[in-house]
Amino acid sequence: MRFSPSLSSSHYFTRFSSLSLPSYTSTSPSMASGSNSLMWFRKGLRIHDNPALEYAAKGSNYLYPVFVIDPHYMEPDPTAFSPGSAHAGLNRIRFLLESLVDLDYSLQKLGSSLLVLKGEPSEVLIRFLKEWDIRKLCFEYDTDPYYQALDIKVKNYASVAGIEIFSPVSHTLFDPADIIQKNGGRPPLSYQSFLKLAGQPSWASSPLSTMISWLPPVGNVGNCEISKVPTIKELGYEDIQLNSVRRICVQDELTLFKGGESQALKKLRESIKNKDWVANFEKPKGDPSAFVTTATTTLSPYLKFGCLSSRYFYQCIQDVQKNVKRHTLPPVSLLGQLLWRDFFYTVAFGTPNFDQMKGNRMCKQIPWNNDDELLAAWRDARTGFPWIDAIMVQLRKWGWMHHLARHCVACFLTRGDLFVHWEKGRDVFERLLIDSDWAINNGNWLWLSCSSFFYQYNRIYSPISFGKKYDPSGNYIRHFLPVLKDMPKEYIYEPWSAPLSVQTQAKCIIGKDYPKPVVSHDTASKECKRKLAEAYELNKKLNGLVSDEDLRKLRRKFEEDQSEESKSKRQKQKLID
DNA sequence: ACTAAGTTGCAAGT
DNA sequence: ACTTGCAACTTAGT
Repeated sequence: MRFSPSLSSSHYFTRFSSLSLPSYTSTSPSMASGSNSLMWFRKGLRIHDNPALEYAAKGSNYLYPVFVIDPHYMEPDPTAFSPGSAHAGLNRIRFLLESLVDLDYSLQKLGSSLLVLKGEPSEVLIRFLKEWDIRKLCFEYDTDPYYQALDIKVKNYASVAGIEIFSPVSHTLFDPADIIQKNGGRPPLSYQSFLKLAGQPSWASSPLSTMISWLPPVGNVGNCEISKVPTIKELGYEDIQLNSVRRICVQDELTLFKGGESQALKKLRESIKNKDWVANFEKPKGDPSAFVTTATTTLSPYLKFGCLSSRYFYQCIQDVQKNVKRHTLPPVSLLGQLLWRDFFYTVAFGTPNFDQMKGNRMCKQIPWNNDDELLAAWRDARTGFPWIDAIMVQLRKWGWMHHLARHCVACFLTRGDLFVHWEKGRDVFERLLIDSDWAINNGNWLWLSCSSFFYQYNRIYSPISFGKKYDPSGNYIRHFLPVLKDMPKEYIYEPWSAPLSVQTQAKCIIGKDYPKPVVSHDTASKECKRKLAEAYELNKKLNGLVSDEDLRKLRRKFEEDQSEESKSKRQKQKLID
């Protein structure tokens, strides 16, 4: 990789926000040059455009590059519904390990290496800050609540111990705290207002970061349990789990998401090679059913872990746009996608309880149902709607699917058909997506469930016709649901409507080889619209202050309505009989 | 009270 | 490929 060396990166040192914690800034007393530094990697698993690493290296005799294996994130959980830990599916854990191996390799080329530690990160960090007599602690600033809580502990210790802290904002294009401050202390709630506030990034036309050519050596680690990057097996995941994932994945499909900065940069270069494609990118026009070559860059997992700098990506796109006559604009353009990411980061950072319905001031209070069977059918790709199930299989196998495909299944689970709580779907995505990102994932579930941002609950993605528009012959379904591979295209989106002779011919009997639909889309979607109308009305009446009791009451009413309806249906049926 | 705008719905018409 | 009717939401701004 080649990056233009920057003469000064002083802007990193001044981009502190008054809204952030006091310890966000340096707390160092006078300190001698030539001391020990610790670079704590969490996200930002890269060498390029990594201001924390750059600063850690500067003027240090010894540099300890550390990654902490956090049991909260990495410990195997055999009770989870898919292989992996309590919070992460195996696909993402593997991606992370691959990224760490790549990072270690890059560090080694620079005369350093990655030290992998294990345990509760703040405890481990504090222990080694003492043990190695660290005078300078550097890590990328993180807005996720989990890291906010963790960082407070570490920062508190460090400031008491007189250790200098450098924690720059480099995961996003903008500092979410800056944007919130500009907006008078509240995050902007629409993309357009976000764009206006954000404007051009300060670094948009200046060289980003040094091409690091050398790092200080790793100091004496003493007799601490330092390990190399563990393998999946060493983390305690069984071969069977590994194999079961490998077996259902064609090799090419897996390597689509091999972790690491090297992969990220390689992919980035491939993506921007086609200048017309970059310039004319329109997200909603992409084909969600494309799986041989995907409709998007598929760089999201690399952005999630910071294997790719969003700012470097931004500059690369900008370069392409400068050299073409016309190009698309946000929200649909490729740059627009990066800005969406920042938008959600900003709203999430400025909204307490962003990841839940209760206590979330921007979330409509809706009496979603608690139907675990419907949830499981959706999660396990047996809703009986091939378009929905195929997407869920792609999620399980690849850990990635097209944005519009995500829309379809999220809408289906919540406001479209099943009326299951968006938090349940969020959890499934959070676990299975390689690119699952706390702010973006929650933001999109709020969006798709019409709980926030977007409120036109009449616009429901059809589980039958939406996919058909892109893929009339159902190749995507045939690929991910091989049981339907011989179903004629007339019936592939609604196999329950195929005559039994056709089902027999296709070797797929509905109700036996592939499930019957869990709901009728027509009735279910109408019911969902009605329920949302009532829930909206309640939110309006109570000015958003809907209590648990209010929700219980409305939920009971929905249940009564439903049993009332089925009763009258039965009576009508009797009359006909 | 009213208007305008809001990332990407569907079905039917041209 | 583009328009339209559908039934109609919210928030922000005047």
